[in-house]
Amino acid sequence: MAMKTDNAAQTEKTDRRVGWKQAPDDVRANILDTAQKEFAENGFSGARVDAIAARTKTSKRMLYYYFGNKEQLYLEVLRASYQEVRTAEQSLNLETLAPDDAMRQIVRFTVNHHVANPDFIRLVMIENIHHGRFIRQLNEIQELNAGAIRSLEKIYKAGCAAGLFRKDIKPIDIHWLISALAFFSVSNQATFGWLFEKYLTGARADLADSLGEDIVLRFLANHG
Amino acid sequence: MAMKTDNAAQTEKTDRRVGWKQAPDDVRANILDTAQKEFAENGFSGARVDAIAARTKTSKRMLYYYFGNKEQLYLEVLRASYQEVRTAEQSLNLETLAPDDAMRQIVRFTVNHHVANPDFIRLVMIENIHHGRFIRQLNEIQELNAGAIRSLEKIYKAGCAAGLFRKDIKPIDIHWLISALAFFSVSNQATFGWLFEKYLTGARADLADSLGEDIVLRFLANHG
DNA sequence: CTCGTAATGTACTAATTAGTTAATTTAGGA
DNA sequence: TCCTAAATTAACTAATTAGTACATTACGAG
Repeated sequence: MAMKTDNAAQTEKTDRRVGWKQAPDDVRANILDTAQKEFAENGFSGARVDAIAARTKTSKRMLYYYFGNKEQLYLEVLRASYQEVRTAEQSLNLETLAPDDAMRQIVRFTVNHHVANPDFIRLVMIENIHHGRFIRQLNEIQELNAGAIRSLEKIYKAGCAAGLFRKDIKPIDIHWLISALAFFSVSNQATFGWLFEKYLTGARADLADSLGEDIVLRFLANHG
Repeated sequence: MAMKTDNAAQTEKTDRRVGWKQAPDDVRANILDTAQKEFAENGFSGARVDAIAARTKTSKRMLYYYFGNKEQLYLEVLRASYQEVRTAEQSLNLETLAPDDAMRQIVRFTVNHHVANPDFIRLVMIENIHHGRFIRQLNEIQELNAGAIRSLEKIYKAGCAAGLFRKDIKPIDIHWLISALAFFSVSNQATFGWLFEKYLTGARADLADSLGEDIVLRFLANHG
């Protein structure tokens, strides 16, 4: 769970300080980790700086020492969370698969990943509540996501060439669809699950899982 | 915009009080309306009672007089918002249409409706952030939504009988899919729109609009 | 060994915020 | 017309909360 920190201003100093009892790197990571949980659980205004401090190994003073203020701490949490997620995405190896199998794999991976990382989903929800005011300050993130589109495009084009997929779709729309299905299945679990509880037998995630692949592949299929 | 109030304890008293300068019904409605905007914009903890009061025609004291406290006011806002939305849904007349056209109509209506009511979407997002803690206290809402499933089921069964739709789908899954597409297109506009801004030409809503119908009908189609 | 600086703990403050107190006005029925 | 209860106002309070001042400790360079 502890996430590696690589804040530019900090590293070259801390690297030299081997064997300290005072461990700024660990303290920083510990604060970030705790803050992520608090922000994901309660939102930006709902999160309490004191609550974060209380759950860290250190004090509130350190939180301000390392991150300046609540907003900057939140920004660092957001940055770290996105980085973690997109790194995981790149570990997927789809080169050897047939285009339709690869597409299935992407859907399955995305749903599973979202289900396994509800805190990340919650942070994205919170961002949207804030009209993306914070994420807009993190330009690096925009580039991380371009990679996802490129690899999707490769698979889509291969599928078109193989006659498996229809040719009138934009890769971004495929990505949009997969995101919508995977995201919604986690983000709206509380309300949807409760509103329609008598219609839902198993767990909410399963529904979007096998269903998700079906929806995406029928959307892309070259028949009809 | 002003929404009709029908709080049991209040009505029989206020109905008799015709011609007052003091208009408790209007004041109540005015508070609810203002509160909805503030809660939808800032969430439960982000919303400020003082901010609501300031934008009302009346004072903060009245807000407590009519609603007790912040949480109960929020609950009333949530109840009123859901009621408003589901009422609109029932105005749709689909009996005369062919099943596939009716289904298309539902998708189109749902997307348009969500796009036109971002404050409602935001309230649902906020509920989910709170794990549905508040909505769970409003049992009436659960029943409102059962109607949506029933009318969808009718259309689906007609489509199956006419050989248009495959027969292995549960109506709740169709509803889930339509909700996911319509909801996501509004709820994640800020982050998705910004992350992929270079891939997106037109407005975000249009994408899910024609696309939405396509996705749902291909999912249901009886070919392949 | 001692001096300077980064790291840390304790105790505080100023501002905000949900909620209240107590007095005042409005209107309709007796 | 006067009495009662609902409706309203303005000023207040207690608690919470982000952020800080200041003293102290750990370390490593010289």
